[in-house]
Amino acid sequence: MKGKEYGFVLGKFAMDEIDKKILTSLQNDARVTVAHLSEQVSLTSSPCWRRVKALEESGVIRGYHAELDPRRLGYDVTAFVSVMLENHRIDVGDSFEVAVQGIPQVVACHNVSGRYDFMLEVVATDLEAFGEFARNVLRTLPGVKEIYSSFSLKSIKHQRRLPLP
Amino acid sequence: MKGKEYGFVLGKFAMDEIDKKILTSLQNDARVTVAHLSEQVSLTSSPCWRRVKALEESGVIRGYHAELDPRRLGYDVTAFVSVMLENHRIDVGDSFEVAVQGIPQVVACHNVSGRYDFMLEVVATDLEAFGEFARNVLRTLPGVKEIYSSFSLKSIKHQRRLPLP
DNA sequence: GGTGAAAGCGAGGACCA
DNA sequence: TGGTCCTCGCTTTCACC
Repeated sequence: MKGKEYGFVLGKFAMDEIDKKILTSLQNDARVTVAHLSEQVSLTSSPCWRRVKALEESGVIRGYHAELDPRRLGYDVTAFVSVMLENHRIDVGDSFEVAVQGIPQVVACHNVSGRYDFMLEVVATDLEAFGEFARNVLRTLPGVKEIYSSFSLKSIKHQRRLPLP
Repeated sequence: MKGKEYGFVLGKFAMDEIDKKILTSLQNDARVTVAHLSEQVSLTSSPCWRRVKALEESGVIRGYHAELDPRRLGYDVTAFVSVMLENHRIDVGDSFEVAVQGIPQVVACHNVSGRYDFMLEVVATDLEAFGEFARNVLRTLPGVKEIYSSFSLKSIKHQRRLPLP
């Protein structure tokens, strides 16, 4: 944690404009060199490198990941699956969460408010494979009462860049 | 595009086990060095480097991005917003899509099947800010008839790793 | 497709202002 | 905090298998 005197306090990390620029760059391209990054933010590479490390250690940066193209990997189907559990006992929710963690086709999962309890994002090679997956895997997960599937017809925006105001 | 004689044809790219291992590593950590990557896949760094470049150029790897922690950036609210348009004329859908692209709070958006037309993932500093955003931005987008918001209470899985079978 | 070597550059640390 | 310098290791490319 840094002890800057200036800069916005966003959440738990005191960030200035330079940090925001760094984060913007790293969201766009996680493999930029510190040398290039330091040019963009008008610093020399050492302080720039130290800021990156501080952002990593503070947890602002959770990690760096390659973004793959699902279709080129053979995943022609992306589905958003809303799941309703039978009851709201803690252990039912917990075992559902644990089970979901272990299913690679589920690429994202949130516990949500509203009519359903969980929102899953699922990939599958095709509709048939998704159907089997829904029937044989999702519906058999602990406590599942109802599921509603909605298919992605087109991905309008998939870069998950957080805005840095 | 490579012309390998063996390996699975997944989608449009002929991949072998080594490519899959490379992609798995890069999904986990986009900043691994080629030197380290080549150790993991039992190659020397040159062919490993060429494979990575081929995967990038073929479009299997779309990019490398830093994953940031929304809460540490002050985004305490993540919402899934389902949007229904007034009609299904192409131009209405198109202008909605264009509008959405320009809104940084919308971190992801899909055109979907089912009761609603679009599924958005939105970040906001708090519920009040989200409410204002929904009222002043989302509801005023071209052609919007109805929106339904569901809030993420807990992120169960956010690493968006695609499985490499 | 793979290997090994070589040049050049960046990461990361020590130290000063 | 930012800047300079320095060194080791990696990246990248080459010629060759």
